[in-house]
Amino acid sequence: MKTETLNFFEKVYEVARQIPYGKVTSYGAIGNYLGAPRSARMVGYAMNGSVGKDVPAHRVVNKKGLLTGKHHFDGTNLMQQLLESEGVEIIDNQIQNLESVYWDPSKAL
DNA sequence: CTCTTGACTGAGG
DNA sequence: GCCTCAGCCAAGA
Repeated sequence: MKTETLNFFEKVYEVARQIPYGKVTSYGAIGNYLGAPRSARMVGYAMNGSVGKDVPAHRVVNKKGLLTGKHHFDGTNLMQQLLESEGVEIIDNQIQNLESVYWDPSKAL
């Protein structure tokens, strides 16, 4: 089993899975940790297959703390609900006090 | 092989 | 501070 692209996806899942409770990170941060700071879109694209892989995709947002990927979830506010349940304050699809809940894989790992 | 799309980001107006 | 443009890389048609 080779396929480096698959490895990239797997890496994204693995990092996302390591996001601690009540914390969030950005696509760029994950991409940067994977050595692809310009592939933030790929990270998000990879998250498309996160369903069924036990990946807390709701903890992954864009750099502004905006829940850009909420449209991919079942409901309309499901992503926000999940994050709020973890103690993350969200207003209008945007994470409040982002710096306090921000989790940097490069620092944590 | 070429074109389009996309859960992004940074720079410029 | 908000809107637009361009760069980025991978997957699907």
